[in-house]
Amino acid sequence: MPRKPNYDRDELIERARDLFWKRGWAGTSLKDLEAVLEMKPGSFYAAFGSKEALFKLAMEKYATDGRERLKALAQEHGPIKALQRFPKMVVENDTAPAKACMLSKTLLELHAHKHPLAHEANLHLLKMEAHFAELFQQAQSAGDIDVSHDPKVLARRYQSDLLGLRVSAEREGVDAKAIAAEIANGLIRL
Amino acid sequence: MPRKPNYDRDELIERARDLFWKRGWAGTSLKDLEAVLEMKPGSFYAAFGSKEALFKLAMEKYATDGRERLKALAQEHGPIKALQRFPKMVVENDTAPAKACMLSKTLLELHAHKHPLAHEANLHLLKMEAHFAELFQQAQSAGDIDVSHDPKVLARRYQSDLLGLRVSAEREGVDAKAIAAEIANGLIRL
DNA sequence: TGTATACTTGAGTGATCACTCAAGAAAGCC
DNA sequence: GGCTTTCTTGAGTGATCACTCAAGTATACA
Repeated sequence: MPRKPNYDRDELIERARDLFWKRGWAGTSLKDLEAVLEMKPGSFYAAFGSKEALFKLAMEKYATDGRERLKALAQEHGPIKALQRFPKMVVENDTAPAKACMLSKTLLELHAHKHPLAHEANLHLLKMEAHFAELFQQAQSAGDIDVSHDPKVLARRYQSDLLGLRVSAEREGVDAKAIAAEIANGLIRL
Repeated sequence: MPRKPNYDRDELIERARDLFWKRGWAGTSLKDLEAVLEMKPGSFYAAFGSKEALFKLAMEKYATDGRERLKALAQEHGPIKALQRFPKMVVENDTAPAKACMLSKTLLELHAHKHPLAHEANLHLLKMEAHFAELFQQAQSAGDIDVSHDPKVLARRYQSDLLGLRVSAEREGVDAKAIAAEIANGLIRL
C-alpha cells in the first residue's frame, strides 16, 4: 500500500554531514540543505524531523566512520603503526570537506550556548579517545611502547595533538604534513 | 561645539571581544551586542559601522593582548620559561570568556565561507607564531634549546600543540592542566 | 483498475537577522 | 541664553531564518 521514498537515506545523511562539517551549524541553512539533498522542505521534515536531528545523525556518521577508519588501520598495520599513520591520513585526505575535525568544530561553535549538539560532540570525542587508549595499550603489549606510560594519558595527549594538527591544517601557509610527521615520530620515543 | 560620546570606546571593544570570543560570529546577534554594550542600534552603527567592523577590532584587541602577555612573560622569566608557562597560563585563566583561542574559533567557523574575518584570524595566528619563533631562537642563544632545531619548526609545532590544548580545554572531563604540563615538559628535552 | 497510503510539493508562517533614519536630547562655544 | 554640532533614541526596513501544512502525486496491493 505505501509508497517508497525515492532517495537513499544513508546517502542523504552523508551529504548533509559533508555540508555541516564544512560550514558548521549556523553556517548551514535549510536552503543549503534543500539544495544539496535535493529535497523540498516538506520532504526534509518528513524524513528527518528537524535540522538538529539531521545534524545529530550526520555527526554520528562522522564519528563512527572515523572510528572504523582507525580500526581498519590497526587491523592492517598493527596498533603503533596505526597511531603513527592516522594523523598523516587525516591531513592528506583532500576529498574531505574540511581538514578540521567536525566534532571539535561543533564543540567550539555550540559549547557556549550549551547546545545539546555540543554535548553530543563531546561524547563522540570521548569515545574516540577511548579507542586511542586501547591502541596505546595494545602497542604496550606488543612491546612498542614502554609500559611505564599510562595509556589513557597517552591517548589524551595524542588526541589533543591531533585536534591541534587539524586546526593547523585548516590554516593557510602551514605545512600540516610536517606536523603530522612530527606527531608520528614522537610516538617512537615512548 | 560638538558633543562627546558617553562611553569608553576601548572598554566597549573589550566587552564585544569577550562576547564574540565566547559565542562566535554567527552566535552573537546585534541584540546581544546592544545588551552588553548598552547601546541602541543607532549609536552602535555610528560608533562602529557594522558588526563585522567591530569583530575585527575585537579580534585585533584579542591578538595584541595575547602577544603582550607573552612578551611580559618573557621579560619576567626569560624566553624558555615563558614558553613553558604560557600554556598553563592560558588554561588556568578562569576569567576568560572561553578556553579555546578566539582566532582558531573564528578561523574554523568562517574559513569555509571565505569570510574576510577568517583571513584576518589567519594573519593574527601567523604573527603569534612568529613571536613564538623569536622566543625559541632566544632560548637557543641562551643555551636552553639545542641549536640543531629550526626555531620556525619549533614554533609551528608549539602553536599547533597550543591550539590542540585549548580545544581540549573546552571539552568536559579533560584535564587540560595536565596536557599543558606535558607540553611544557616537552620543551626541556629539546 | 481501484483504492488506500505514503511521499512530494511549494507557498506561506511568525520570528529574528543586520541595519537605517528621522527626530529629539545634550554638550561646547559665543 | 542661543546656536551649532554631535550623539542618542527606537520604531521600522527588507531579507532570511527554521519550519508547517494542505493539496497534489505516485506506488503497492486488492
